Amino acid sequence: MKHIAEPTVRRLTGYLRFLEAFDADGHETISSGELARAGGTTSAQVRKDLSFFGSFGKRGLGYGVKDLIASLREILGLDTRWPVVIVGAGKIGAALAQYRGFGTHGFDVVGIYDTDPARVGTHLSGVTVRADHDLEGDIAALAPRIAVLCVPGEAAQAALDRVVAAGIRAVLNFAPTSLVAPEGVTVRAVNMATELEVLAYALTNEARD
Amino acid sequence: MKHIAEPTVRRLTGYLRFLEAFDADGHETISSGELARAGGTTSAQVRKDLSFFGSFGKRGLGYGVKDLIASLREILGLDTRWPVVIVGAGKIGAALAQYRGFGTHGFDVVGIYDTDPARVGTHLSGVTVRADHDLEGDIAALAPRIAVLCVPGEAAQAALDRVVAAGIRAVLNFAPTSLVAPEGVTVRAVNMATELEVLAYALTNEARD
DNA sequence: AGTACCTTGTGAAGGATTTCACAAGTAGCC
DNA sequence: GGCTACTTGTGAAATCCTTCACAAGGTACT
Repeated sequence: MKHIAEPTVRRLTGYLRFLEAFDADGHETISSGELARAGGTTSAQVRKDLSFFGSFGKRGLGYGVKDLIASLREILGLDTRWPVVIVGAGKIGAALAQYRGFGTHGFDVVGIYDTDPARVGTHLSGVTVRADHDLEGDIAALAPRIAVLCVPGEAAQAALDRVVAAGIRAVLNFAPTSLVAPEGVTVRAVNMATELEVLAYALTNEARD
Repeated sequence: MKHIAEPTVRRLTGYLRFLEAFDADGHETISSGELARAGGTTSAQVRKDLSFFGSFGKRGLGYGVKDLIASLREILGLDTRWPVVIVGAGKIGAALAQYRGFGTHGFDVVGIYDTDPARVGTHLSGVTVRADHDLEGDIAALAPRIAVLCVPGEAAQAALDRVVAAGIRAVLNFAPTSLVAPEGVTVRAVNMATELEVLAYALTNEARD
C-alpha cells in the first residue's frame, strides 16, 4: 500500500465518527457532499480520501452507511481490539483510565503504572495501579500495542525509551514535551498548551475585516 | 502579513517550549540544527519557519535564546494574557480548571459553566462554577477571547453556537465531534479517540520490515 | 589582516496534497 | 427504452509545503 498522508487518516477517523451518528439516526446512504459538510472539507476531498483504499460508493446513489462504516473500521484497523497501557496515574492518567469512551472505541486499558507508592494498589474502574517496575514484565506478558504517556514532562522521554525497549511501537504522549523516537515507532502528542497557543496566534494575527 | 501555514505555527510553539527549557538550563545561544533536533524537524525548516516573521539570528553564531523566546512569544501573541472560559464542569472541564499549566502559559480561566445544579456553586481552584445561563452575560462582562468546550458530544455544537453568538472567535473543543463554525471563528479539537485511531492505523498499515 | 570555519537567510527546485472538471455509472420516471 | 437527475471515481492542474544549495555575514585564531 502506498503511503497515506496523515491528514487523510485523520479525516477518515472524522468520517467514521460522523457515520456512526448518522447510522444511529437511521440513515441508509450518504453522499460525499454530506460527509464533507460534516467533516469540514469538500466532496472531492472525501472521494479522493476514500479512493486511496478502493471504491466504496455507488454512482448516482452515494455510499451505504453501514458498508462504509465497516470499510473504514477495517482500513483504520479498528476491526480488532487494541490493548493499551497507561504510564502515569496522576490526574490525566487516572482520568483516562476511568474514561469509558476508551472501551467503546475498541481500546482496552490492560495496565496502569506509577512510581508513587501511594498510588500503587489503588483501583481505577477495574484496573489496579501497578508499580512502574512491573511495566516491562507486563508489556511482555500482556502484549499491549499502544502506550499512553501521562507522566510529567521531565519523565516523558525516559518513559518513552522504556516502553519502546519493551516492544511498544505506538505511543500517545500527553506530556507537553516533544519526544524523539527511533524509526518505526509512531508517536502522537495531545497537547492543550499547543492548541491554545495556535488559537492565540489566530486571534492575534489572522483577524479578518 | 501573508498567511502562515498551520504546521508552521504548530512548530513555532514547539520551538518556544524547547527554548524555555534550554534557557532554564543556562544556554545563551542555539543553532537552527539544535532546535531542529529538539523539534523533530530539519534546520532548513526551522530557518524557513522563522524567516516568515523576520530575521532573528546571527550568521555564524545562531540565535540568542532569550531573544528568540521573546520574539516567538510576540509572534504567537503570548506577550499578553488571554482570558478563557470553560464550558462544562464535568471530568475534563474540572480537571482543566484545576490544571496549573493553564496559568503559567499565559491563559487565565475567568469562568466555568455547567447546566447541572449539583455542580453550580462548587469551587475549582479559585473559580466558582456558574450556571450556564450566566454564560452570555459573563462573556459580555469579562470579555474572554477563547472558549474551551468540555461538554458531551451532543451538546457541543449548541455550546459552540452560543459562545460564538456571544462574541467568542476562538474555540478549543474537547468533545469528540467535529463542529461547524462560521467564517472568522477558529476551532481546534483535542480528541484522544482520533489520536488513538491514527495510531491503530499506523500499527495496522505502516508496519515496516 | 588574512584564513578557516560556522551558521543564517532565502530563492529555486522538488514533492505532496488539494481542488478541478468531467467521463462513466445508477436510479427513477414517463 | 429513452431521458433526466444525481453521484462517484479519477487524471490533470493548481496550490501548498518542504528541502536543497549556496551566497552572505559573522567569529576566532594566528
